[in-house]
Amino acid sequence: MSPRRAKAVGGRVGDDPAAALRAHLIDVTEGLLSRLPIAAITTRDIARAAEVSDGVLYNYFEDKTALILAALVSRYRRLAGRFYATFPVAGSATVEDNIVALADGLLDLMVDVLPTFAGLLTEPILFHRLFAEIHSDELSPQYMEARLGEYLREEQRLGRLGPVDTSPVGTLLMGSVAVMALGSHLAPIPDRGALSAKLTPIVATILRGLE
Amino acid sequence: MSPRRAKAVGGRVGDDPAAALRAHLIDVTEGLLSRLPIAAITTRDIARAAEVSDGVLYNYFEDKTALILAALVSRYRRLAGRFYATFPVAGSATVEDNIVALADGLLDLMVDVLPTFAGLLTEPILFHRLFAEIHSDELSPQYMEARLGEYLREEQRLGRLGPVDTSPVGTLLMGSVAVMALGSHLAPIPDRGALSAKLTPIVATILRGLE
Amino acid sequence: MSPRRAKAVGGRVGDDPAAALRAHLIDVTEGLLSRLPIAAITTRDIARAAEVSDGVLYNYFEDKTALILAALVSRYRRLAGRFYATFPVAGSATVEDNIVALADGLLDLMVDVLPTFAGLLTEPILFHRLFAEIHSDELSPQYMEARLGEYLREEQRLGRLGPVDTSPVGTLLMGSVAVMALGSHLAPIPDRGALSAKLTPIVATILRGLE
Amino acid sequence: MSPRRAKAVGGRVGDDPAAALRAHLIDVTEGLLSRLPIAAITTRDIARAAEVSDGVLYNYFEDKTALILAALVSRYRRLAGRFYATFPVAGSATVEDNIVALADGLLDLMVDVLPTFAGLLTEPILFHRLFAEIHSDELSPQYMEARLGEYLREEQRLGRLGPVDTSPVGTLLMGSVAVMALGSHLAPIPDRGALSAKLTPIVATILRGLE
DNA sequence: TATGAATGAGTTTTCATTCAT
DNA sequence: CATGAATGAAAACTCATTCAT
Repeated sequence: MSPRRAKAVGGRVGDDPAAALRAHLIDVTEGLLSRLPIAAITTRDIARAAEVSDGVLYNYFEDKTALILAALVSRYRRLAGRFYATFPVAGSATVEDNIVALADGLLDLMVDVLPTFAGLLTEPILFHRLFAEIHSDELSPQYMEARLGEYLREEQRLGRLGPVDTSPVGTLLMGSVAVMALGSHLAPIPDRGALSAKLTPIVATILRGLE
Repeated sequence: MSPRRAKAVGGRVGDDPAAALRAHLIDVTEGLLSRLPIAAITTRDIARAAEVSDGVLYNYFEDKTALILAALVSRYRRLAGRFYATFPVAGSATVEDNIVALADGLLDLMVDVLPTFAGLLTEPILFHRLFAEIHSDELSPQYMEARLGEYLREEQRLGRLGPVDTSPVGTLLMGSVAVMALGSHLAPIPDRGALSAKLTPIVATILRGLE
Repeated sequence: MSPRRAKAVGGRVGDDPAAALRAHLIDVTEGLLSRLPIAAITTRDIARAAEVSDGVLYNYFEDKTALILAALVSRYRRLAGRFYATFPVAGSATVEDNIVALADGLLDLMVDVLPTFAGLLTEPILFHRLFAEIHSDELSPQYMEARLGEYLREEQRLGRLGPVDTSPVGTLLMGSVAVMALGSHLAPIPDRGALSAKLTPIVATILRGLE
Repeated sequence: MSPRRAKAVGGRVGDDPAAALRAHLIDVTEGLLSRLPIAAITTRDIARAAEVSDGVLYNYFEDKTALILAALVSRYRRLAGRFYATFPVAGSATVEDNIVALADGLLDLMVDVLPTFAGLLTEPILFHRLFAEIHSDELSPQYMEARLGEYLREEQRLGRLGPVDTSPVGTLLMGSVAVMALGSHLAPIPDRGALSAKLTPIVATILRGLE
C-alpha cells in the first residue's frame, strides 16, 4: 500500500518516511556546504552524497535553490542554537567574564558561519531569501542584539553595571568578533586558543568605554 | 610588418602595447566586478566589454581566474588608495574627529569592497591567492592596522592621547565599520548619512575604553 | 476482503469496478486533450485530474500512449456521434438545405477535432494506430462518405436529385469544410457565424457541379 | 586571422563560412524534419547529423525553436517554389487541363508538407510564428488563392471561361487536394498515379459548378 | 599576436515507468 | 489491486578553452 522507501533512509523507522528523506537531503547538503563552495555544489553531488537518485530532490523541493536555502537555514539554526544554549545569566560570575564567554561562543559561531554566509553576498537573491527566512526567527542576528540588550539591562538592574548607554555594545562586539573570525580564516595555522585570549582586552575596552 | 594590435587599445602609443592590452582587460573586468556577481561574469562578457576577441585573454593570463584575480587586486588597490589619501595627520583637528573621519572613509571602502570580496570566502582558493597578493602590499588590512597604530602613537607623542594600550583599536574600529557596511547592504533603502551619524558614538566609546 | 477501490470511482456500484476506473481514466484524459497539447500532457496530470495515484494507469493500459490513444478514440466517437445524430433524412426539407446543415455539423466536428488530430500527423505511429482503431468503426470518415452516398442515392430515388455521379461530393465537401476549419483556427477572432454563411455558396457550387 | 572552420562545411569555399554553417544546420534539420516527428528531433540529433558539436547551433540561433522554425520555413519555401514554377499560363492548353495540372502540383506540395505542418497545430506558438514568417511571403497559401484568382480572371478575359463567380474555387480545390493528400498518408500502399486520376472528375465538377 | 567559431563536458530539470509496501 | 516515492535516462542549454586562419 505504501510506496517504496529510499534505501538511504531505511533506518529511521517510525518517522514519516517522506519527511525523513527530505531531512536527509538537507543534512547531506549541509555537509557539502561545509566542504565545498556553494557555487561548486551540483545536484548530482547532492544525490550521490545522499545515495539517492538524481531526481528525488525535485520531489521535495521546488528546485536546487530551495534545497540549498533550506540547508543554509538549517545550518544556521543549528549553530545559532548551540550559541544561545550558553548565553550568560545575569547575576552569575562577573559581567566581564560573562561577556567574554559570550564573545567566545559568538566567535565559534562566526568561524563556522562566515565562509558559507559571507559568500552569499555575491548571490543577492539567495542572500535576501535567506535573511527573510531567518529574520522572523528566534535566532536572527537582530534577536541577538536584543538578547544582549536584555542581559545588560538585567545586570544594570542588579547594580553590576552602571546606568550607561549600552547601545554600541552590539556593533562593537559583533564587529570585533567578525574581524577575528575572518583573521582565523586567513591565518596559515589557526590557533583558536590565541584567538580567545585576544577577546579579553577587547571586551574590557568595550565595557570601559561605556562609562 | 608588426603584428596587429587590438583595436580597443590603439590609442596609447609609446607604451608596450602588450602591457596596454593586459591593463585594458583588467580595467574592463574591474568595471564588470562592480556591476555583476563574480560568478555571473563570463569570458565573453569581458571580451565584449573590452571590444576585443574572445581568445585574447589567454595571451595575457593563465586563465579566467587569473584575470579575475588581477582585477580584484586592482580594484582593491584603487579603493584602498582612495582611503589612504585622506588618512588623518596627527596634530590636526581633534583626535576624535580624525578617527571619525577615518572611520567614515573606511566605511566607504567597506561598502564598496564587501559584496565583491566577501563572496570570495566561498571560493577559498581564489580568496587566499587574493590575500597573498595583497599581503605584501602597502595597502593591506594589516598595513592599515600599522598605519593606525603609527597615527595614534604620534598623537600620544603630541600629548593629545593618553599613554594607553592602543592595540584593540584596529579590531574594534574595523569590526564596527564592517558590521555597519553589512547593515547598509541589508537595508531596503540605504541611507549613507544616517550610517555616518552612527559612527560618532562608536568612536567615542572606543576612545573612552582605551583609558 | 475485496481489494481496495480507487476513491475517485467509488460511486458506480454494480458495474465492474475495474472497467469503471479504466473508463474514468479515459474520460479524464479526454478532458485534458481538449485543454492541452498532447505532448504537454503528463501521466501525473492525468493521475491528479483523475484523483488517482500515479501508477494505476499501468494496471489498465500498456503505457501512456495506449491511454492517450483510447482517449483520442473516445473523443472522436463522442464528437462524431454528435455529428451523426443530426444527419439529414432524405425527403425532408430541400436537398441543398440538408447538405448545408450537414456541412455545418461537419464543420463543428472538424473545428473540435482538427487541433488534436492534426497534431498526430507528426507522430505517425500513434496516428496509424488511431486510424486502425477507428477504421472498423461506424463513425470513421470512410463511413461518413458511405452514409453521405446512401443519403444522396435515396434522394435520387425520390427524384429530388438527378441521376448524376455523386462520388466527388464526399471529397469536395469534407475538403472545403476542413479548409474552413483550419481557417477558423488561424483567424485572430473566430467568427463561427460568418463561417457558416460561407457554406451555402460552396454547397451550391458542388451540387451544380454534379449535373 | 580568421577563426577555425567547422570540418563539416569545409567544402563550400568562397562563401561566408559563418553563413555556410548556418545554412548547413538548416539543411540538416530540414532533412530530419522529413524523417522524424518534430517533437522527436533533439539538438543532439541535429548536431550528429550535421557532424558538428553539440553547442554550435547556439552560435547561429537563439534556441532550438528558432532553428526548427528556420528549417520549416526553408522547407516550405523550397516545396512551394517547386509548385509555383509550374503554375499554368492563361491561354495555353485547356482551362480544365491547366487546373488539373495545377491540382496535381498542389497535391505534391501537400503530400510533402502535410505531415510536418499539420503537426504544428499541437504546438500553437511555433505554428503561429511559422505562419507569421510565411504570411508576408510570395509563397503563402493566401497568395496562392490570389494567384489562382488572377489566372481564372485572365481566362475569363480570353473568353475561355464564362463570367462566373470564381471565389469558391480556392476553397474547393485546396480542400479536395488536402483530403486526398491525407488519404495518401493513410493508405497502406501509396499509389500516386491512382490519386492523380481522381483529380480529373473533381476538377470537372468544380468547373461545372461555377456556371 | 589577434580573431572568433568550434568544441564538448557539465548543469539543471522533467517525467514515464517501476515496485516495495 | 492501489499507492506514490524512487528511479535515472534523457533533454536543452552554457561557457571556458582551444586553435586554424
